[in-house]
Amino acid sequence: MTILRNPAGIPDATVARLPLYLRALDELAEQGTDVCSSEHLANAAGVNSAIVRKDLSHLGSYGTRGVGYEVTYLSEQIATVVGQTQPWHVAIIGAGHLGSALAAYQGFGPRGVKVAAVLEADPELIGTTIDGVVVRSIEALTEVVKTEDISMAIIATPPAAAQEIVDRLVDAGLHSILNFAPTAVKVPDGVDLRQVDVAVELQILGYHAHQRSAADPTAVSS
Amino acid sequence: MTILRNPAGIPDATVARLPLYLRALDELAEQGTDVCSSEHLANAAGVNSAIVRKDLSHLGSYGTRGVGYEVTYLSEQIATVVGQTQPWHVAIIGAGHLGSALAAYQGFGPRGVKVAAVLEADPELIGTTIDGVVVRSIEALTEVVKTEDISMAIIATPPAAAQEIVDRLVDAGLHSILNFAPTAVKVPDGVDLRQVDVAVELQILGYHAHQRSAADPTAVSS
DNA sequence: CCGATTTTGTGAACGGGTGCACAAACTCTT
DNA sequence: AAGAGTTTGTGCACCCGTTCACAAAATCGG
Repeated sequence: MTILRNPAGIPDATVARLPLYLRALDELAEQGTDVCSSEHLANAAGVNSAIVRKDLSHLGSYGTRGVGYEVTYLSEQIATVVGQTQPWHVAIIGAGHLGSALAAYQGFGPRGVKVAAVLEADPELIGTTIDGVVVRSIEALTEVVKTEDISMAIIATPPAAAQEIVDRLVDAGLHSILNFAPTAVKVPDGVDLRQVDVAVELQILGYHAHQRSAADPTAVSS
Repeated sequence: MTILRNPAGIPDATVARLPLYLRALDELAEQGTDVCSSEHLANAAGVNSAIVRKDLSHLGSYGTRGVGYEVTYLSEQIATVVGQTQPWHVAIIGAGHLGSALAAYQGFGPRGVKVAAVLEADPELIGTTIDGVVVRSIEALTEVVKTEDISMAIIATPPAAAQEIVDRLVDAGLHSILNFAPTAVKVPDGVDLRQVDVAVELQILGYHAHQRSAADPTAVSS
C-alpha cells in the first residue's frame, strides 16, 4: 500500500508500457468493458499479467482485490501520470514523404498529440498545405514554437541535416525530440531524444531470419 | 580469445546495436577513415566504448590491440553476421500515407533492404504506381511472396486490419514482421514481430516533459 | 632491443527488469 | 455470517545488460 505517491520514481520500462495500457484500455472501453483484471489487460496490451500489476502498483493502488481495475478510472489515472491531460503540440521538421505522412496521420489525436506546425527548408514546399497545416520555413522555428506553444518536435529530414536541426530545436527551447533520420545525433543534458529507424528494425529482423535459415532443416544435409 | 565462433549466441541487446555500427562504419568509410578505435566508433554510433568492444567480441576478435578496427573489414564481418550479404525483399502492406512514404523511402537500399511489393485492400489504389512499384491486391499475397521471393513484411494498415493481415502473412510463410499499426497483435511461436508506434514514442517523451515541468524552477513557488 | 604508449578483450561487480508464488483483501453464495 | 472463489499487490530469486578496471598485445621511438 503506497500511501505516499511516488511522482518521479517510475522505472523507464514501466513508463514505456503505460501508453500500451492506455491504448488497450481504450479498446476495452469501446467494447463496453468497464472492469478488467490484470490478466485481461495484459492480454489486450500484449504483456505479462504480473508486469501489469507491478507497473500499476508504481502509480498507486488503483485496483480492487477480487475484482480488478475500473477501465475508465484507470485510464484517467495513467493519462494524468503521463501528462496527457491536454494535448502536446508537436512540430514536424521536414515535409518530404515521411513528414507529410506523419502530418496527415489520423492516429495522433486520440493519443493526445496535435500536429501544430510543419517546417521545411526547401522553398518549393513552403506554403503548401498538408492536412490543413501550412508548411512554413524552418527559419520561423523559434517564432512558431512560441506562437503555437510547441513542446515537442519530430525530425523527418535527410540524415545529413539532422544534427543541425537538433541544435536549432534545442536553441528554440525544446526538450523532447523524436528523430526519424537514420543517424546518431548529440543532445545536451536535459534534452530527451528518442530514435526510430525503420531500416534498423528490418536489419534486426534480418539477423533472426538469417539465424533461422542457418538452422533450417529444409537445407541440404550430408 | 574466442577460438570457436559463437553463431547463435549473440545477446539481443548486441544484435540491436549491430545495425548502428554498420551505419557508423559507413559514415567513417565515407570520411576516408580506414582504421578506428572502439572509442571512435562508439562516438559515431552514439554508445559507450566498452559496449562496442564487448559487442564486437561476441562476433570474434576482429580488432588489433594498440591499433583498433579496420573499417571496411569490420563492416563486412558485421554485415555477414546480420545476413546482409544480399538484400532482403520486403512487402509493404497498405498504400496509405505511411505505406506510400515507406515505399518511396530512399534509405532502404544502402541498408540491404529492397521494397519488392506494395499490397492494398482498397480497389481505388490497386494498380497505381509508387516509386516504380505497382500496387497490387492483398489477395495476391501468397503469389507475390513466391514470385518476388519476399521474406519480410511491413504492416502500414489501420489498426483494425492488423491482426488479420498478420495471420495472412504467417499463412503465406513469412516469419519476420514489422508492425506500424498501433495495436497489439498475436503471432505464433517462431514468428518474429517488431512494433513501431509513433504515438507511443511521443507519449513516452510526454511523460518526461511532464516530470520536468513538475520540477520546473520557473514555476510559481510559495 | 627495450621501455613507453595505445587499445583491445574480458573478468567482475553492479543495477534493473521479469516472472513466480503467495498472503491479503474483496465478492458472492448459501 | 462464514466459507469458497477470485484477483490484487509484493517479496524474492533469477537473469540480462552495462560499466569499470586491468592484463594482454600491438606499435613506436630511441
